[in-house]
Amino acid sequence: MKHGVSPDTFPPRSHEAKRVSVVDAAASVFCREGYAGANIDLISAEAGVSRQTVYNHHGDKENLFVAVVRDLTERCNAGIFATIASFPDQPTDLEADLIAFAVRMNRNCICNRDGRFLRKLIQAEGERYPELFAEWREQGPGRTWSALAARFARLAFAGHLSIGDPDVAARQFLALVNAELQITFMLGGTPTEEEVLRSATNGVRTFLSAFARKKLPAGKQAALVHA
Amino acid sequence: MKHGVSPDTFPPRSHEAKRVSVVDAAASVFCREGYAGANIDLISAEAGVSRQTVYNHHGDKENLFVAVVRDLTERCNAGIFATIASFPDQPTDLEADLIAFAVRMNRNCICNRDGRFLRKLIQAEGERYPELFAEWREQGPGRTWSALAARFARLAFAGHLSIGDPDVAARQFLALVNAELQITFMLGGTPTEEEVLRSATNGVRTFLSAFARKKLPAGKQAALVHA
DNA sequence: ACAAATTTAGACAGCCTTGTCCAATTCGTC
DNA sequence: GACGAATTGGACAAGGCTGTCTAAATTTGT
Repeated sequence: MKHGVSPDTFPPRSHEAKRVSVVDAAASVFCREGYAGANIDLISAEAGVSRQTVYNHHGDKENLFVAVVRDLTERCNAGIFATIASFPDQPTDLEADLIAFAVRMNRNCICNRDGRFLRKLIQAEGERYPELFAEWREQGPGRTWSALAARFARLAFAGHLSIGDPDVAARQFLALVNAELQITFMLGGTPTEEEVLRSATNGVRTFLSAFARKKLPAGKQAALVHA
Repeated sequence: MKHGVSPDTFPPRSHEAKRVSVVDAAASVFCREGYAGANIDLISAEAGVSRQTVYNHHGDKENLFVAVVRDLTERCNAGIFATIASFPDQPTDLEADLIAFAVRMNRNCICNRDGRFLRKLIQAEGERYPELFAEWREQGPGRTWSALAARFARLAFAGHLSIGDPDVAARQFLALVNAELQITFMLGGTPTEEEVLRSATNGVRTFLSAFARKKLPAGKQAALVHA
């Protein structure tokens, strides 16, 4: 009874298959136990591989950790940009299209295994590896936000939205769409499909209430804060 | 050169003063190093106390950890409810009052030492202590949100806001007001006063754009999702 | 100033973990 | 089927950490 690992026997796998198997198991164990609490025996057991193989592939624990984070970062970024590519640039039903986009974003990038693991590792060990996570920060959130901001700017330009600062709008969009999932994330859980949909629906509706093109009641909200 | 500890000598302190000194140091070390990575020698050194004293007061490491979490939970909850008590029930300038409230909330509950530490411990070790964190969850976010929701409902009832579901509005308010601080939180940092103000300002403006009482352009947004 | 309680430093056993080494076995490939 | 590379399991030393114990020093209450 390890944890929730597959059966007790593993089919034979290639050299490269073992490498990814080790990295996957390591990601899981590092997340569950923390860097210091993760031990190589557990990782190798969970990967269905001998301890020596772990050392053969990755040298030492710190090296393995770095490999895990780079791997997760890469996969997460790929998922994020693939999803952003599906942004509704020419919406037919703006609300429905944005909700569907938000659900895709959540399911493919934020709630999935890689997203949850990467977030937890960053929060837990980010301060210990400044250069590693600075790298992530530039390639991940930095590009994500500006890519998303560009899409919202285009929607605004096309007359679908009324936006002051697209960067602010992009961050607020993500914050709103995840507003109801925070505690679940805190405890490392995975929200149900229904929770994701509800949070996205509520978030997008509020977002559109604020940013849908409309006559403003007073001269209010002329421009949002920039500096 | 330990970390950022006071001078190398400590003035004499009472029995009780040592207990809190130990808990404080333990909170800091648990956050920095994780539960498994935290060692009692480091905690006692940081508390300016001998290792044996730590054991005298708290028995063992796990006990100490629980004491730390309970302590942080208690202080955070106190801060949160004190701050919610200052909610602008009869606003003169709704936007300014809500911004000021959001800044207080951030500064006194979310960005301060206790808030950051508690969040990190929950994220890192929450799954390992289900009952402990279930307790926190009920007393903390559970009550926080419904208390805040009640305040927003009152504002809506008084005609200052147009809100569908006060619980959703309360969560979205917090999400919006923190939207720009997420990465800083991720890496365990403390946002500057200026960042807090900017995030609160942008968040409240968007919140009010969505929920300020106004004529709706179309028959849209009749009711927000509940279930 | 005295007695009790607390704190301290240090030593200590027991345990766990990392990382290395090695001989035997299995795997991929020709 | 045979060869070289990869994998395995097991043993191993070195080091770290927890938690206990002690005797001496210090603090606290009276």
